Amino acid sequence: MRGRGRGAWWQDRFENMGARITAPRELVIDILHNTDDHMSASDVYIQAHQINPSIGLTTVYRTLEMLTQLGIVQKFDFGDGKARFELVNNPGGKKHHHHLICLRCKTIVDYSEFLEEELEFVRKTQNKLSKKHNFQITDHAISFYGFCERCR
Amino acid sequence: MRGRGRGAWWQDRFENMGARITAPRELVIDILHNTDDHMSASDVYIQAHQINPSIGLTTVYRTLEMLTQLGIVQKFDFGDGKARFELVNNPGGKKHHHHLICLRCKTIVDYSEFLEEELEFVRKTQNKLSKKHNFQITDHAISFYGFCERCR
DNA sequence: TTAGTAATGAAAATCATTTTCAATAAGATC
DNA sequence: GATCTTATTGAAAATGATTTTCATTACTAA
Ligand SMILES: [Mn+2]
Ligand SMILES: [Mn+2]
Ligand SMILES: [Zn+2]
Ligand SMILES: [Zn+2]
Repeated sequence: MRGRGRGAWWQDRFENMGARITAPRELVIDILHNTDDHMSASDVYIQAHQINPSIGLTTVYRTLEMLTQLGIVQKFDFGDGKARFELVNNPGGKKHHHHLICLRCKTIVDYSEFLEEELEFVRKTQNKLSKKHNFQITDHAISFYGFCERCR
Repeated sequence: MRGRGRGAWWQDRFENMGARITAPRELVIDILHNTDDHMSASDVYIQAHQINPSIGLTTVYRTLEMLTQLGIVQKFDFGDGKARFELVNNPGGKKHHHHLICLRCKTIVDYSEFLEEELEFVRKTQNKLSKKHNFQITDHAISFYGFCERCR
């Protein structure tokens, strides 16, 4: 499951932008592909570096930023001081989901058993906002905050 | 409108926690109260410092963190490298709202003309999650990401 | 090849946020 | 009021994530 197969969905977006598909970039995507965690840049770097020690942390940062702009990964701030990343479409992995976040210990709960209302609302709102503010909306995030069992 | 009147809604929360209502803390809240911006810690500090030069940046950070825990302010990361804060209940100011964020220039659009579906969905989801994961949910955030007119 | 440009990594620089620590203010107790 | 105890505060130093710089290397296209 680790190989990329010459036609992964994200490769098109690269080429559309004249961005090259390089080893470091593939590796970063691959690592995100093979995890269910919310990884920080240095989490990714540590794994990448084990596989290919020639990769630099700077490149990981740059790649992550680029992937975010391309809409291939989503960047989150859960309040622990470092940005965290997730692949947006992760076939075989986690689907689109939202978050429940403990304000104290920063525990993150993913949830994706969406209610009918949730899907409906996202669709409509996206539509409305996109027209009204002339935005090209590419993604959304919904988070609930509070205190987990242990922290309340 | 600037005075706090001996019974502002947030004062109770302070006392419930044995936290003292001090001049620096009042000032921070007051500043947030009187703006419609998404202020960073140093934005707040600059204003606070003009009014009362004895206040330190550290205290602003500490106060903002505390207010976040108390649910009096909400902390956001819009992707420009610094946290931004908004009063949750701002009588006479902005009501509860959600955000539309440009991934490139970081422009933020507030919106609050909620759809029926939105209110309904938030209520139900919060309820469901709170039970299922034994969380005490105190707040939520909904953000749409994309590219504004100028950046697409 | 050759020229032109994108991508990369190491090291240095930034800069928001946190930690330390000594001084001060506020509350409670007598 | 005098005294004890603890919360709060601010300055300075430390931290740590992210960015910049810059020289080198890898591609691509002609
Ligand atoms: Mn997640
Ligand atoms: Mn806002
Ligand atoms: Zn917790
Ligand atoms: Zn923009």
